[in-house]
Amino acid sequence: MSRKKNTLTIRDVAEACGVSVSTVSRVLNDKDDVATETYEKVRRVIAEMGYTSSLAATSMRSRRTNVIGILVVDLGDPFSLELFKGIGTAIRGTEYDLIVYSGGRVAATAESGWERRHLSRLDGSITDGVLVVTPTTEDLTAISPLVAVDPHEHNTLPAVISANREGAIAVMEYLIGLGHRRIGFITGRQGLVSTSHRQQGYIEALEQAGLPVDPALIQPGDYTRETGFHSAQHLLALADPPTAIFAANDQSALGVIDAASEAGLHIPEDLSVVGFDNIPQAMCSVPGLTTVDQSVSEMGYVATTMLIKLIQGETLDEPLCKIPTRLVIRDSCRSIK
Amino acid sequence: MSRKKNTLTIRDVAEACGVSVSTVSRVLNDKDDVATETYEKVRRVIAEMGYTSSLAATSMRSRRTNVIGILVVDLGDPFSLELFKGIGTAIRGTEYDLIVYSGGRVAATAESGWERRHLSRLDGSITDGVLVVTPTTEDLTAISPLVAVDPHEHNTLPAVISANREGAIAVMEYLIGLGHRRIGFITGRQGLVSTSHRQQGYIEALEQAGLPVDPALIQPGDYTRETGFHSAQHLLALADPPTAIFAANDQSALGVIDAASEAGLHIPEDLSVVGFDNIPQAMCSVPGLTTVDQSVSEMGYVATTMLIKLIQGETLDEPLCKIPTRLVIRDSCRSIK
DNA sequence: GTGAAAGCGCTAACAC
DNA sequence: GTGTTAGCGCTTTCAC
Repeated sequence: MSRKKNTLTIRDVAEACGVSVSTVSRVLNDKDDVATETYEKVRRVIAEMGYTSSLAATSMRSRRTNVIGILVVDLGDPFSLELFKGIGTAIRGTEYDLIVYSGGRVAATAESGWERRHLSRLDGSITDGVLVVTPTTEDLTAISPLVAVDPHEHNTLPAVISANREGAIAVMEYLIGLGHRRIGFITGRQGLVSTSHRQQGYIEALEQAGLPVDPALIQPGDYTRETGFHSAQHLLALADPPTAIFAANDQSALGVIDAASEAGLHIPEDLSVVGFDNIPQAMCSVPGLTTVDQSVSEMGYVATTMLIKLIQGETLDEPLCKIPTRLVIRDSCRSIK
Repeated sequence: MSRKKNTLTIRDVAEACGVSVSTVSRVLNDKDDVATETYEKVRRVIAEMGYTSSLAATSMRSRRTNVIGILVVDLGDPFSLELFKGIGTAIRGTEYDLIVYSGGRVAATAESGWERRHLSRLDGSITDGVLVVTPTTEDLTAISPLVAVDPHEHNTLPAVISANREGAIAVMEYLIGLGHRRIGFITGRQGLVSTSHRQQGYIEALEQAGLPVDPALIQPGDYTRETGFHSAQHLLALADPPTAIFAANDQSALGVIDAASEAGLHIPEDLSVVGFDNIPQAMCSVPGLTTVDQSVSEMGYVATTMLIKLIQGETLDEPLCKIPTRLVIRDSCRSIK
């Protein structure tokens, strides 16, 4: 019927107050050159009308929106969800709002830099700064501050990572200490720094212990249960199969357990299984599994803190922040001494 | 040095192509009145430059953004997180992107309709439609489609709810069947439809069984562990304490267990405890607890599906969608027959 | 202290 | 088919 949009605009407020839009804008942004009287009147009318400025319009015109963006491939992915907890905590009580941006069309964008697409949609307009979760591209240029969580291998951006290498070494020292000599490894998703650091730790620990690095024992993974399953089947089918398998994350570890149980093996009696874990105690209901707790929510917390610092013009004393991991042993792995 | 913002705009693309901005805009929006030749050239340049239109600008000018908004009080809240799983699944493979909007300043906004503020920031500009999670205000007017998840009591909007009443009745029938006559109840957060429906089920089941409804047995809760703890202490300190406590959600149930263990009671031997649960199996590691699984992620899935229908102009056959719940008994509650 | 006017990046008439 | 032009709602000079 009417072509009028029933959204309240700054004009509506201005007219209701009998002042100009610029005055209302000044009030909105708490500029100090507004008469107290005018200021209060405008504030009152704003409250009465329930007006809120449109994010889109504000974004276009001003540099500052007080909104932090979080870019994730897939809302609902356990890693992201755990991260949100820490991010939520970090944001609570600050003046920032939060926007999590995630795309449908995963298939279409998965390979071709979703983060770049998403970034350019938000950066420089809607958000004051951006947190990118597990980006797969190495070159991400933003005009506003950016912090990466578990970034690409060749990352040069401010970032937060887990102590992946150290965690992997702890796992290996534990297994080697129990007498294991042939330890299988299932890698993470290619391109991520977490993946290469974990593998590095695996190899370093072997070398440190004077054990051979057998390429056949290193199978590719991508942080999914299915791939973990197939890689584990591969490992278990070897002529000289490993006595322990170290999976780069919780999902792959579950895949390993699937494969083991299909092969009639019991955990941890017949096969020792260790996996990195995104969520504290998420894997505690899986009997026999040993895990490395990554404190993912802390990564989220720290990353957000870093980003806020950057947005506020401060410099980071340490652009690459490493969050400690912790080996969690519930049922001890098999000793084969 | 330069005052130029290094963001790529539609103008840059237009100049690089030697066409006007409107032509580029037409290509971007796949209008059919562009010469194939021009179309392809522009597409190629766009791909080469890695241009993506700014969400803010697009939002301001056009009705359609292909973005769905999700409004939550607090990112990181377990209910929201579980919801995200379903939403993520629903969105996957569609043409829609997702924006989750959440505010810092919770304290400031908690009482005074955060959802209205957030809504007006996004609605009518950035998003094509919005999902509001547990709104506390009854009147939410949006110019674009809106679906509420676990809405306010006096809700008239399209919404998704759990079968709260039925779930509560199932709990009560189970407990009454075991011989319980005095069953405590800890309510949910006031104002939500889930809260009143659960309480309704509690009362109905008592009446159905011909048992008295003792107001002293109904204690207020707000879905937090702390309040659950205090309310449970209250119940346990009664002259004639309940033999079973039914808590309106998982957190309150944990509070009940805290109170019970502080009172030296064992679950379920000394006290039967049942709680609604947001996350499948989240409470499975809590021994003795019986839960009602709410299928929260399914709520997210269904709500998203409904919203997409609305955005696409379809009408819903059922504006209020009720998701079944399921009583999950691990350790049987105490029988006091 | 306040208003008028320009313009952010984009889309949608309307010309040609 | 394509360019020109007028805004969307807001912030920000620059006058007064």
